Amino acid sequence: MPSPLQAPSRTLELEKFLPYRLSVLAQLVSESLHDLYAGPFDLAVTEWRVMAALGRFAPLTASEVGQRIVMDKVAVSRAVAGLEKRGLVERTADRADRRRAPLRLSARGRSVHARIVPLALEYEAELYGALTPEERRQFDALSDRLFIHAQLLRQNR
Amino acid sequence: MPSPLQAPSRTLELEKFLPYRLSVLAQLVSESLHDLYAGPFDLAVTEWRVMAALGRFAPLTASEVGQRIVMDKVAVSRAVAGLEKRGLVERTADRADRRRAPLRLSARGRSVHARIVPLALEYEAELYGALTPEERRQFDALSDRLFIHAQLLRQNR
DNA sequence: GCCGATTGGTTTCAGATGTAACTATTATGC
DNA sequence: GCATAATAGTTACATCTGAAACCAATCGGC
Repeated sequence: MPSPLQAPSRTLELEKFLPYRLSVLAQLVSESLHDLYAGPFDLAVTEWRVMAALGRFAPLTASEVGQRIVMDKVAVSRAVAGLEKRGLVERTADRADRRRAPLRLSARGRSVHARIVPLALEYEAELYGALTPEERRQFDALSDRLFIHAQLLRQNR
Repeated sequence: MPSPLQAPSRTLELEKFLPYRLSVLAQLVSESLHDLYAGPFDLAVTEWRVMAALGRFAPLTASEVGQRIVMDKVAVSRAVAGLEKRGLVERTADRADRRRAPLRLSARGRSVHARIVPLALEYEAELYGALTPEERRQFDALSDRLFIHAQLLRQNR
């Protein structure tokens, strides 16, 4: 007969439930970071992510951006439209394949990018201040494994 | 003079950036779970969370629900409206304070709740399958500390 | 008791997001 | 070469979300 200690919990305590906890943590962190750059630069989260991708890997087409930052092409298209309107991103022409529109940061875009990166890294460093360097490595490794595993679970449905 | 090893990274690699990683992980997990109960029960994430809160702590008023599950009152109001329309949640009257509307699951609501809980716990268990029991405890503890710390950082602005 | 402030909750409006349809261009099979 | 399929990206529509305005009921000071 199963001992009570072995029986899995049949009640769901939301505040201990992993999917819920991840969601609340991620949202708090994302909003906190957004507060830092939204005021001075008036960027949406999606827009900032596109800029971050282009800041590192330009030129990229819209769909390449999407692959890098896990954003669907519609979201990328809209973010790019906003960034282009404000002169932060430039669209170039690919003469070999005219469907594609390689993107890169404009001079202004690079300037904004260069000012946000330190803000973002500083916030991340403050956040990691909750953990020792060793714990930080642990957390990174464990969350990575959760992510890989979640992807596997999702595929096998 | 600072050694290169001590210098903090001045480039932002999105795929290693904690806020970004948390966001992508949380979204993947949340969507995977949603897939499990959305098909059979047609519940939005917010609706399921309200049901989970009421399943454990009913009766609760709308604002008490909001406090427990970190959802603003507008979102709670809308989720409750949808649940009530489908007969999953009942609104009772508080005769001492007629502004308040204590909520509880209906019989149907309890039945749906009782069928979703095992699905959710099973998914969580599969997800935790990526980690050993010891690692799982570590991850829970570390993510908790990140959360507390993120809240502190946010207040001190 | 009465008036202004507070609280519980809903509605409204504007912006964000996802799905599907659409346009334009390039690749493929025959 | 031409018809069909596939790909890059945008547009349209329907839904979701958040902020602020709003209504109703209660509290607090006097």
